[in-house]
Amino acid sequence: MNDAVDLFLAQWARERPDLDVSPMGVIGRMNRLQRLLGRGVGELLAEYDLERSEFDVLATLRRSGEPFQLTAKDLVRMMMVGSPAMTNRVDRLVNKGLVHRETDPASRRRVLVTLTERGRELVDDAVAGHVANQARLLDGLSGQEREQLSGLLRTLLLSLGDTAPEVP
Amino acid sequence: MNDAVDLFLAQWARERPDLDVSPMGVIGRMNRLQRLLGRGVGELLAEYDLERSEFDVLATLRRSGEPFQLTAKDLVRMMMVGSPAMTNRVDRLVNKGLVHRETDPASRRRVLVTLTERGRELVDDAVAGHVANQARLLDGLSGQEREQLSGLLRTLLLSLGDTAPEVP
DNA sequence: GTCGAATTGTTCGATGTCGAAAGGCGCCGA
DNA sequence: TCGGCGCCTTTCGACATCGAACAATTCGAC
Repeated sequence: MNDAVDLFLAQWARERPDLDVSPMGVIGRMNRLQRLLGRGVGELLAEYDLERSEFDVLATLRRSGEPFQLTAKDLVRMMMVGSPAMTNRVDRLVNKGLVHRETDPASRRRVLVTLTERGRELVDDAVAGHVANQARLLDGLSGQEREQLSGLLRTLLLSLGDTAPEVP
Repeated sequence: MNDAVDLFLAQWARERPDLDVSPMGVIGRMNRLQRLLGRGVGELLAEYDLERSEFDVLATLRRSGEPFQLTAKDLVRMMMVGSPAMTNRVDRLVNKGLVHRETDPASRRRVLVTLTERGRELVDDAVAGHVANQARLLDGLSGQEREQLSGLLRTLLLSLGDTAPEVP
């Protein structure tokens, strides 16, 4: 059985035999997986009335621990988005009553984002369903394969300079 | 050295020790890689004045072989996008003079998209730089690791039902 | 002290995608 | 041959993201 990328590689081999297109085998598959997995994750989160982008913010706050509070800049640094996107996400979450926004008394140009009680309850609920769903999506791999995959992705990330940010 | 996902996993382990969040090690890393690799690919393609979405269309037509022609539906099926997005992409490429759009004489509800001579020249040029750039982005992995990674991603894709589409 | 530079967030304009609905077109049965 | 139904594509409205420009605030140098 072939996947879609096998076909692409075969077509390139026929049309441009001078090129070594094997890197596309990795990057192309990552692209397609991103779409498929993203769809699967999104459908699960929809059960909690959450977009993935919203869940990411809630989860980042939740796992930062008590008092579930970070500055907007911290959130921007931890997720890989620009600051305008973060303004937008926090706006939506404030409207939903899941987070609270306030200016930092210690420095009025900073904005503190805090989980509300409802936000904490929702994310604690959703994250359980989320990881179970993720495990289901990865069912096609054995435990050992998942570990191997995770390790390879980790090596690649580090080689691209994606090191852990400082925890505030 | 830890990557960003190591930190996330450690935070979850502290905050929610009841959950097995190891699936996030795979999916979370895939997310971040998607962004990093996407940036790297986009910067290279910008040298050819191409967006990634535009390049994808050109490349799909190119590797389909002579006469470098596919219906809009074929393009939609091969890439994982909706049909409105494809209309938009083809519009842009027509304006750039890289593809030609015509109604299929055999069935006037179909649209045939064809590479122009300029489009073929550009994509043949760009794809060489593109694969070289992809290889550079994957430099952090050995040849054996790349193969291993590709294989694992392939297994996962197949388990999610992403089989090769029929070639027209 | 005060002005200039750096930091932090938000606003703005443009762009790209999606779902839903609309518009043309072909196929088939009465 | 005339409807009706399904297929293919486009249009429309909504929305999320990005880069650039813009405000507000802090901090340091003189």
